[in-house]
Amino acid sequence: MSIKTESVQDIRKTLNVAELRATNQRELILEIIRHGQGHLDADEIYRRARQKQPHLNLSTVYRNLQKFKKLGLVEELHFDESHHHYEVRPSVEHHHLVCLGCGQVIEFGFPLRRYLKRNISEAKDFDIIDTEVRIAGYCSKCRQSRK
Amino acid sequence: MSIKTESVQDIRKTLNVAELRATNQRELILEIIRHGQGHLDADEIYRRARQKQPHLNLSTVYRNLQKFKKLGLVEELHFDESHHHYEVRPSVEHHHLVCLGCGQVIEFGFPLRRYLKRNISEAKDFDIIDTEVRIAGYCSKCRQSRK
DNA sequence: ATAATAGATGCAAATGCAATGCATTAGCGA
DNA sequence: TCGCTAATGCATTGCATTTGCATCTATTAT
Repeated sequence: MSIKTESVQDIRKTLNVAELRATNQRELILEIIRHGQGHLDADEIYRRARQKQPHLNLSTVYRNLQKFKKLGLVEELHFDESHHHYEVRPSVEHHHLVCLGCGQVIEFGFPLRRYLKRNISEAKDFDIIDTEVRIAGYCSKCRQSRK
Repeated sequence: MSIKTESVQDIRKTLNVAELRATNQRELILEIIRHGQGHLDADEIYRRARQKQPHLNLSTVYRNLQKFKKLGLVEELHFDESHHHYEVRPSVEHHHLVCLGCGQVIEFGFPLRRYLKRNISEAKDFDIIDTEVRIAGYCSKCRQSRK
């Protein structure tokens, strides 16, 4: 059994559990996000998907991203841009540094959620569903070339 | 000297320091943000401003928000919505809990910046310019009414 | 005070991202 | 295989924001 086949099975399984019909488009989109090394935006997913399914439509991408998000299969990231990025729901909490110079994204582990739930959540009697840290700045390379 | 006059002087001063021309529109917009108790969006600022200057244009609001943001006079907040909110640059760092039920925004103090600068910034050799924590969930009222 | 000029504004049109209505297609359970 | 309903493709729309351009105005130099 090839890795590829295995991966398709995984995807089907995920969709079944989520009670989503396993359409070709949906499978492809989820696969692209899973194998895409994180941080893809809708248009990039669309472009990659069309290489395999030229007829796939952008609105199908958007509709599925919304579904995946609601079901917790993927997470929506908000960098300093007017559009969103997506990644598979990570098992270990991490956040992102976004370089304002080159756009590069650096990940770092940081258990903010736990801290917030323990402190803020209680103090404010607030039930935290989702947290995200947005950090913008300059990586070492861009910092040097600006001098 | 009335409070109002004082406030106008303050605003003029701020604009001078920022090397921005003190136009009526610009003064009004900044005043609205300063006295607006935080979290206004572009359209709300626009609506309030037109009560005093009916001819003021929405693009003027947007252009000035961008200027103020770049100069650090105001901060752009990203809640779980497709548009942004603005508040005067706060002296003490705080972040926002946004209730997914009623939309209410609760502020809480939290020195994330300091922590990140000390830890992440060094480890990743990254110069942090801006940080923001986005937290969504349900306030006590909305939590109860969902049960 | 006046003129020159660079920046700011109003208006209309354009853009970018995302969502939607509707006719058609295709999973999936019976 | 049939029938139901979700999902898709396509075109269009919606919303927030941006931009080009002519006009106006706050500021600087005279």
